Amino acid sequence: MRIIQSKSACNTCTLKSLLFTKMSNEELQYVNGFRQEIEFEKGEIIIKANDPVKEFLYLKKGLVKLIKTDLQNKERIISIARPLDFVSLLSTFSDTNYGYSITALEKSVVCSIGLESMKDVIRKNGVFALELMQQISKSTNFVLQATYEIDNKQLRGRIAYILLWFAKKIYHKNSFNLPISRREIGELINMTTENVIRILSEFRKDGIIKIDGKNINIEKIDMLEKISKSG
Amino acid sequence: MRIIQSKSACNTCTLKSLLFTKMSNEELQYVNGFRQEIEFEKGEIIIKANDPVKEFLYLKKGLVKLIKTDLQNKERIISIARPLDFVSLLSTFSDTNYGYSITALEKSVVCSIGLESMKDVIRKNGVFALELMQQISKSTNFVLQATYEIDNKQLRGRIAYILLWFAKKIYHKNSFNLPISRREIGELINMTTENVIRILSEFRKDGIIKIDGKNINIEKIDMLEKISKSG
DNA sequence: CGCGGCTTTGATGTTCATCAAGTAAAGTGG
DNA sequence: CCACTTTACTTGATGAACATCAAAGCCGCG
Repeated sequence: MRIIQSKSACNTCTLKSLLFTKMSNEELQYVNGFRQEIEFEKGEIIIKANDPVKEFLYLKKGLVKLIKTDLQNKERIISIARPLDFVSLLSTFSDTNYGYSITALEKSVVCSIGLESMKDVIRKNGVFALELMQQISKSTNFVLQATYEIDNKQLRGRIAYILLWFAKKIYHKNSFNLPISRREIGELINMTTENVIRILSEFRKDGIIKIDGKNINIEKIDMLEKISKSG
Repeated sequence: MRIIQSKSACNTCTLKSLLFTKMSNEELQYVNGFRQEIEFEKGEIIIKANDPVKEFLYLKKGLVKLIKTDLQNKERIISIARPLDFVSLLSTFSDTNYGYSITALEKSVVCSIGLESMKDVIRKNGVFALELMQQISKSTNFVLQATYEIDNKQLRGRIAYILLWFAKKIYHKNSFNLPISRREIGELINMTTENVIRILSEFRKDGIIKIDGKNINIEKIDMLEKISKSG
C-alpha cells in the first residue's frame, strides 16, 4: 500500500464523467481536498470487514474483490469490481462499519474521499444525491440479481455463467487470464474448489474451452451460453 | 384493489416519523398532492415485474412479499415487508421497470407517491436525499445479508432461521399464524415444499415447535437458535 | 359434489460436498 | 540458488444432503 502524490485533481480527472458530472467545480475542488489516491499491490487488503466507514471509495485502476466471511469462517465473494465501480457503495451510506472486506486482485489504485465531505456535498446538492442513489441501486441490484441467478443454477451452469461474465464484462474477449484462483472461483459462485476444477476439465474435454493454467480460451461460446441458461 | 378516499395527509400522517422527518411541511404537502392510498386484498398483485416504475411505494398496513421469477419460471421470495418498509426501494431509483413483483399476503394498504414528485423533493432537499439513501442501503443490505446467511445453512438451519425471523421480526411473539403457505416458505428460503413440511414435522416430533395448520408455537426457542446458528 | 390447490409421508435417485492422495507451482529462508 | 514449506491444482472414491417422483388425504370453492 502506497499513497500516491497525485498531481491530478477531481475536476480534471478523466473518470469524473461517470458520476461527478452532477457536481459543480467548487464541489469537485472541495472533495478533492479530502481525497487520497492509494495504490495496492496484488493480494493487499484495502478494507477489512468491521472497519469503520470513513471514506467513499472508488476504483481508478485494477481489479478488486468484495468478500463476506460468515460465522463458520467460510468466505463468499460478493462481487468483483472494475475501475469506475464505486466499490464501497454497499456499506458507505448504511452502516457505520463495513460488512465485507475488499482485497486487490491485481495492482490497483483507489481514490478515497473523506466520507463527511461527500455527505456535505450530498446534503447541498440534491441532483448529485439523486444520481448517486441511482448508482447505489444499480450496484446492489446487480449483486442481488447475480446472486439469485447463480444459486439457481447447477454447477455446470455456474461455471459457464462465470466464464461468460469474465469474457463479456471484464475482458471483452474470449481469451483471458483468470484473475482469481480455482478456490476463489468457488467462493464467487458458491461451490467447492474440487468441483470448479472438475467441471473446467469437463469443459476442456468437451472442447468447449482450452485451459493453460490461468489462461482460458473459449472455443464454443454458444455451448457455454446454452449451459449457462439451462441451469 | 380499491383506492381509498383518504382524509389524512402526509404532514399529519403518524408514519411520516420514519423517513419524512427530513421533509419540510411544504414538501410534505407537495408530495401529498401526488399521493394515493390503495387497499389490496390478500393475494392481490400490487406490482408486476417489468411494470414501469412510476411511483414510490410504502406499506402503511398489512404484509406483502417481493418475488423474483427466473427464466425457468421458478419463483424466489426476495423479502417479506411490513408496514413502514419502503417496499419499492430496490427498483425505484435504479431501473425504469420493476425487477420483481409485489403481492399482498394479507389485506394491505399502500401509499403510492408519484415518482417524479419524489424526485423533485430529492433534487431540492439533499438532507432528505441522504436520509433516503441510507434507508435504501439498509434495505438492500438486509436482503443481501439474509440471502447469504440462508444459502449457507442446511435445510434444518433454514427452517429454524425463518421461524425465528417470523417470531422476532414480524410477530414479536412465539406463537403466530404463518402468513404464507409451505410452498412459499420454500420459495423464501430456497428449498422444496416437501422438505419444508418434512423438517417442520421433525421439529414437531422433537418437541421444538407445535403445529396446527398455519399456527406455529415455538416451544424451545433456544433449540431453534442453536439449529439456526450451527447451519 | 367434484376439482384443484395445499399438505403430508415414503421411496428413489442425483447432485454435490467431503475425504484422500498425489503432482505441480510458488514462496521463503539459509 | 537450492532445500524446504506452503499453497494451488488435479483426479478418484465415498457418502450425505437434498430434489424428485409417487400416492393419498384434506380443505375450500364454484
